[in-house]
Amino acid sequence: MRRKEGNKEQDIISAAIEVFAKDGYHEAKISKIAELANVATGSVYLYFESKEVLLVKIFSDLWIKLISLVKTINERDDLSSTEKLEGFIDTVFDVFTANSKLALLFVKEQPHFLQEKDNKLNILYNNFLEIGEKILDDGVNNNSFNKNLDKKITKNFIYGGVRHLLHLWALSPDEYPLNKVRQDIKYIVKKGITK
Amino acid sequence: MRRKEGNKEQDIISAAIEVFAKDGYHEAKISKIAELANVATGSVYLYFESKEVLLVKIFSDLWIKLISLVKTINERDDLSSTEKLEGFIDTVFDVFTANSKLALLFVKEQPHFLQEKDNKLNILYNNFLEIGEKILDDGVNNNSFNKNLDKKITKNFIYGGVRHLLHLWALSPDEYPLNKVRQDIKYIVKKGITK
DNA sequence: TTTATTTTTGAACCGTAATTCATTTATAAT
DNA sequence: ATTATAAATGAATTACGGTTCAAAAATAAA
Repeated sequence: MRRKEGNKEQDIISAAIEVFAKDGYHEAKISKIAELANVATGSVYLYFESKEVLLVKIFSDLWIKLISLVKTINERDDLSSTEKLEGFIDTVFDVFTANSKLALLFVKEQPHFLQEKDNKLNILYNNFLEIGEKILDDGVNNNSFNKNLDKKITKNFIYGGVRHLLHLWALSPDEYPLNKVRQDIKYIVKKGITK
Repeated sequence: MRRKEGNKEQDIISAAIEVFAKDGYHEAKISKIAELANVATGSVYLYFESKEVLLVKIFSDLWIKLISLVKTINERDDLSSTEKLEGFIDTVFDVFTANSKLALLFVKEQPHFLQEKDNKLNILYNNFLEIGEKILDDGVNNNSFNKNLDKKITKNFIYGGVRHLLHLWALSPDEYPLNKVRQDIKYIVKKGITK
């Protein structure tokens, strides 16, 4: 018997993130991913049944990680609502800061998934947003946040703004220093929604 | 001689907006666009030299319209900085409210263009954002807006938030009534950035 | 009516790249 | 060593859909 050497699956995933991010999912070629991962074209299919499955794997890993992180924050009872909200925003920045290619891929391709309500990715994505909404909810209930703002709208406004800035940062890190970006966003959000 | 009947070019554009919005640019088929426009597949190529040119035409028409509208607002000297900013946001909502398919197309495909800095579309897009930045600039200078916020960041945060909510609205208009969306966004922005 | 010219058609063409699979390679077991 | 089996290869296959183009249709001019 022969056993697998190295971690080809991970190599392929990393390569795919890079190529998908640069070229966009549809223009990305499996052969290029394989080359970057140092495997043969056909090997990609030993680990992923199709190009699409590979993309979905990347996204679902990402969501699972994000969900776990923000869940932890939300469960901490030493944090105020405002601090939880800041922590939520920080988490997103932290995860993507660690991998700008993933950030790029995320902003470019995620919009295409929002359409079909009940695919795996949308379910995860909604789990994630629900936690954000819970934080906003509690903040309203304990009188920290403004009651008159719709929570779904507020949460998605923040989400969209954060996502767009991550995109710009991923394209030109120097023009959008993440520290300043985070700081400004948190300032606007806090000032904009607290009473 | 034979003369053209109807306005096939416009029919094709409208059909393309719809099909691109629903299926995404890459999955959209010329044959489907042609069918929806009531022309033969080949006819699309009498009006547009390629699928990509057709997409670019749609986007550039959109940007040209938006630029003209926000320019007008910015030139009015009876408006305060805050009112101009509100007017800017309103303009975007107005244009997309009139055509939710276009909104959907815009949010799905625009991210793919940001990469290549100097294509036609990015130049238009930057013209548009520059006007937004000018409004923010003036607001800072006349002491309406907070000096400590970076203008590029602020403008893009707002832009991203607005875009994402337009996306959600285009997918489920009932869940995201645009009036409430506009109202909340303008509230957060005003409160978030004014001194 | 006939002819010339422009518009339109849609099936065939063709390039591309995802996917497959016969073959080769590497290792574990005997 | 030899064999069996799993892993890996990459050229061949195949599907797909954008684009082309020869033929048809429509109208204006003669």
